[in-house]
Amino acid sequence: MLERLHARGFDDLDVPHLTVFLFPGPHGARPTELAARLRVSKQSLNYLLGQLERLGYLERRPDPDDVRSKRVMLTRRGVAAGRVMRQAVGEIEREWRARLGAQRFDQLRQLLRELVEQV
Amino acid sequence: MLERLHARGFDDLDVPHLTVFLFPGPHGARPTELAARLRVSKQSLNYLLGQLERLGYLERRPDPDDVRSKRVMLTRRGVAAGRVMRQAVGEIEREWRARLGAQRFDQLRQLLRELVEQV
DNA sequence: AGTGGATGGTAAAGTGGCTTGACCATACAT
DNA sequence: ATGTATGGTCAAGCCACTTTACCATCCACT
Repeated sequence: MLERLHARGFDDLDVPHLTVFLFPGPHGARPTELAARLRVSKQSLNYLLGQLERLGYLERRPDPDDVRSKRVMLTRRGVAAGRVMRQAVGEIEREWRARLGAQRFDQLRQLLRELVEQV
Repeated sequence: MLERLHARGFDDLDVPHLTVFLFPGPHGARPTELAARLRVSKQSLNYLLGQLERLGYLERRPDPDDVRSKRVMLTRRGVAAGRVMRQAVGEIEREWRARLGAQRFDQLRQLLRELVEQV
């Protein structure tokens, strides 16, 4: 994933940043809410948001509904990075599908899904 | 894995220590050789070995064949920890087998094995 | 036999993501 | 109006790890 991002111009991203983009992504979320969803501390997330803001992937804008709060807004670059990540997932899935065969790949997905369910 | 180790008295182990025990374990190996196998730097491995030695899981003894070199020797406690790790793997596999059914569990294993082959 | 590069190991400083602790401002329930 | 909850941030410290720099020994080659 990171290799593909770097190859396509997003070479200032690093592994920890990827968590922020985990489905469905940070756009529109409030930092505290996002931290809870990603199971990291508010401070840790804030640190990553600071980096991503400095790198131009997102902005922290005031929340119109709550003066204390912020809203994460992806920039054009941030949206582009998210798109590349989803493309990369698609590519890797196609590779694996080619290696295992379509039917067996679907089996793999299904088996993993069952294992992940209600851990 | 870590939960089970902690529950069985090895509660001074932490995630990074587990790499050192990766199959087939550190017993008899030289630090540099082990570092290469685990794909970590010599210094990083040495740091972990230092901790594990201090905690009583292993000792670094002089290598009879090379004065420069050392040999990692698991203590009784180290061997016991390794045994618990293998037991834990067995238990988790049995759980998953029960959840998926024996045949489908074997399929999962086989599919994952194919994906891991020659990455 | 001597020499120079390779190898095994370690110390020390620095890096970076993260946690803990403390704090301020605003919201909201009573 | 007041006390507690919530959203956010700063600062210090932690810890696994990297980088840099060494020293000692081994070994191939002349």
